[in-house]
Amino acid sequence: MPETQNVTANQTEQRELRYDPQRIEEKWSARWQADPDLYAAEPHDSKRKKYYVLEMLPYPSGVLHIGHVRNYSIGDALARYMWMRGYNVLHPMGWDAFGLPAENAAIKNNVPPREWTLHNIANMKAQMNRLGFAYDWSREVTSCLPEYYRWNQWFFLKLYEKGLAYRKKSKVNWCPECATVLANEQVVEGCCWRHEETPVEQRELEQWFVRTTNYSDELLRDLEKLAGWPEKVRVMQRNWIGRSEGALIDFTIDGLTGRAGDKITVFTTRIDTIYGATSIQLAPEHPVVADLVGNDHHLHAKVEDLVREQGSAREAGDIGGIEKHGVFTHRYAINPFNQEKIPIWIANYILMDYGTGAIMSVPAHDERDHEFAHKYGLEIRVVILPRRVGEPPEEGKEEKPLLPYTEKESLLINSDEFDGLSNQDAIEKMSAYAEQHGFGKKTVTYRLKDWGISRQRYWGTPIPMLYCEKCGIVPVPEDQLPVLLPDKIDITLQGGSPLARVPEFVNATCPKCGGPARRETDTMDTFVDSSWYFYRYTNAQLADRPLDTKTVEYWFPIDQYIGGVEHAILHLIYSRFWTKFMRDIGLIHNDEPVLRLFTQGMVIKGGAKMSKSKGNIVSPDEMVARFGADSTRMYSLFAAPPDRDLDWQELGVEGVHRFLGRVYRFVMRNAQAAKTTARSDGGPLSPQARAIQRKLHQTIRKITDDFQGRWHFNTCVAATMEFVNELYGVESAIAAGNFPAEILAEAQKKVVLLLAPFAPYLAAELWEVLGETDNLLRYPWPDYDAELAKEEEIEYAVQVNGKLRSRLSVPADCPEDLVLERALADDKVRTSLDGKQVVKTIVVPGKLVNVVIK
RNA sequence: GCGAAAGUGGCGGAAUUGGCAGACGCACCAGACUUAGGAUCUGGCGCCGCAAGGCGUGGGGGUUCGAGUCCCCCCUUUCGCACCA
Repeated sequence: MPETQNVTANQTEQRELRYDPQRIEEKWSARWQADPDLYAAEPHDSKRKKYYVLEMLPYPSGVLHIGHVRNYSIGDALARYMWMRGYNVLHPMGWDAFGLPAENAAIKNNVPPREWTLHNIANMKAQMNRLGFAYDWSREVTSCLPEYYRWNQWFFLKLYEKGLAYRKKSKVNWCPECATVLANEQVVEGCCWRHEETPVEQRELEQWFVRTTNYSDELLRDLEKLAGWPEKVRVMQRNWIGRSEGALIDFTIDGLTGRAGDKITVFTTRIDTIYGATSIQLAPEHPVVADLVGNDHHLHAKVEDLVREQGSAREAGDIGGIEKHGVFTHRYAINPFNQEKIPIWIANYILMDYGTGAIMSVPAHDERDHEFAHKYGLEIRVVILPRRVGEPPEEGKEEKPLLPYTEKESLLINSDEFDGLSNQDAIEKMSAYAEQHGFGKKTVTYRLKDWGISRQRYWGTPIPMLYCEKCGIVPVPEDQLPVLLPDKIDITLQGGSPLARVPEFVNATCPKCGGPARRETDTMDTFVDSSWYFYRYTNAQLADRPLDTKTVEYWFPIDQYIGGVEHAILHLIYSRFWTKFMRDIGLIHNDEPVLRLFTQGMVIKGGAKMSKSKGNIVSPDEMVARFGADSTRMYSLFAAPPDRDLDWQELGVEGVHRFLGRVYRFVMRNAQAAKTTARSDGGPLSPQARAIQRKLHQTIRKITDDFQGRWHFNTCVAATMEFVNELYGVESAIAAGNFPAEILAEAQKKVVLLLAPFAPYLAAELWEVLGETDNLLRYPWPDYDAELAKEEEIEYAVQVNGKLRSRLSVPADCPEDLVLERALADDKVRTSLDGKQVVKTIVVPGKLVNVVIK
């Protein structure tokens, strides 16, 4: 019988020592949620230094995916760490809640978009809480609620007032799948960014645009200030803005002089090559083409072909791969510099939406023009040589014109009075010449276009505009905001804006004349919502203004923004624009919203992007159910550095779970020992205790360095593991009462603190087990003592001719010459020397000795 | 085509300034404990070799006492840009 009792006692003990994340995490999750102020930031008059850490807000699709978990785990670790460092941390969360999926769900399941969205939000919020993310929910922002979107409307009115919102009929990108217009930024390789297989069509529509191009130059220039952004993102934005300096030059069409439309204006960055221009090339859709073609049916058909070729290449996303085709118009243009008549062609590689849609073709100095001229037998005339001004040609060196031509070494020829200039000088002089004579001027073009924000969809912010028969376009007066989105509505994906079919919405009164007016039935691009949401977090309850200037001044710029690189252009360029606009209407004072940006890598599985079709989706819920939130989160930080792609392996999560179990069991077994066993007698510590103390301080140093310096959370976790392994090595000494209590107590307490940013639930539980009652997040991050971290013995590597031959353990303060002496006396070293001559010796203090022999 | 990043055991990854390659984890192997349990604890684990030793960071060259790290050439992968005039 006693035996049975023993077994039972043993089992009970086993059960108590089992790490049960579900029990621990549910207990703390409930406590945390019962305390809404737990993660609340202090107001902006706080004495603490502020730290604003932000993860990109999610679209409430229904469930969190594992990429979200990684994103939020990084942000949460940072927020917790900064709290422990004593900062006043702002760490909010919200919902990018407008958008098409809600409408699709409405069609499919017959649920109102609002209901579907709010239901998803509740679900995802519960997931976030289960994962233990420390958000200040009192600042939650939900973009589909009128309290938020009324300010989108307010901003729109301000944009309109400043002439930055305008209505224009133009060719726009149309996704047939979404049944709406897309911004240029939302077209990826000719296809919709949401439907990567669906080619975007071009449609002629009347649309609202926002004048982002007013800020082209500043958006470009200020990229220089963003030192805390990944270079990659800055390059992408720079390319997207696409600034290009050049000149506009008018070529008169021969035979049309004096008539309206007698000119073709070309854009060139290389005015210095204008004497080498041997043709004009027009985009097939250039407005002058119709005139030039006239009644020539044959020519007309050919132009149609060119339009089609360009269109299909564009849809295929491969404009660059198009085979160059063109057609001669039988008309000529006059080069204003030398009065030369050059043929006018229409070519499929000329784009109407860049520059003026017309170029001067210089085959000798442009690769594309060369290809085209070669194909059609057009003249190739060299006007620049690769030689410095004033230098004679090099003997025997063939002076080939360069393709493509760049270089500082450049000398103009065949260019009348400009002969002998360098190309830089020529650009200056020729631009001035053109300007003086009234046929040209310097200019700057951008690839960046104005932002088309109209969407023919229901689930978005209504654009607060009215159309009155008498008064025309009339803005909704501010005091009538918000223009509410009607609730009950029949949604289909056909027939344009769903709101247009809701008479109660459409029919309104003109605020100017009191007569009947129609409401604008398009809604805003959802990127409007995300362009300024992070300002709203600073005071989400504010009822009479979008934000409070003083409060924003305290919190901005965002100290650390974390999200996927896929937003490098869209969201991050729109929100930079929005910030500059808000500044210019005096609402805020900062020029840029984000000080430091971090783009985390993707989570992949089996080397491939996760997708439903591949069936390799990892469910966060399943991970939490099997291993707990702490293990799931910590694994996402441990498996790879945060900027790299992470290949998700469940066995890895299990490994982290096992480690957290080791920590749990150690503390459970030894928390008591730290109180009951004897402290050291004040004399020198035992080597074992000293080793633990040293390793602890080294670990704190390593984790602190890696955390703030490099963001290598994986090595932070690894260092903690190493230290815990060391603790296990002295456990028998602890059990035997041979380990000083104060060292044990310090070790346990600090391990828990070091774990707090990564595994907050376990840290909270063990903090309580250790008898601590303070809020862990307000407890200071542990300091290390450099003296205590110091090694007393150093192991030198001893090399002979760079090859490792032996190791040598010496006291840390051992002088170099003594280290060398002992190295040379080493048995293995002497064997390797074998009577050969020592040529040189190198001692790297604290590291190695290298003996060079011959 | 242009630009950027990356390439290290069976796998994920360490190596911060040119100084002991492979920390930490996974997988695997062995042992201990055990009502056999996918629990826990301990140890081993780059490759070849019985060993001594040799080889080893995509490939080839170079600089250096010493190279994963610096330089040159090449290969592969990922990302971005791509008739932007």
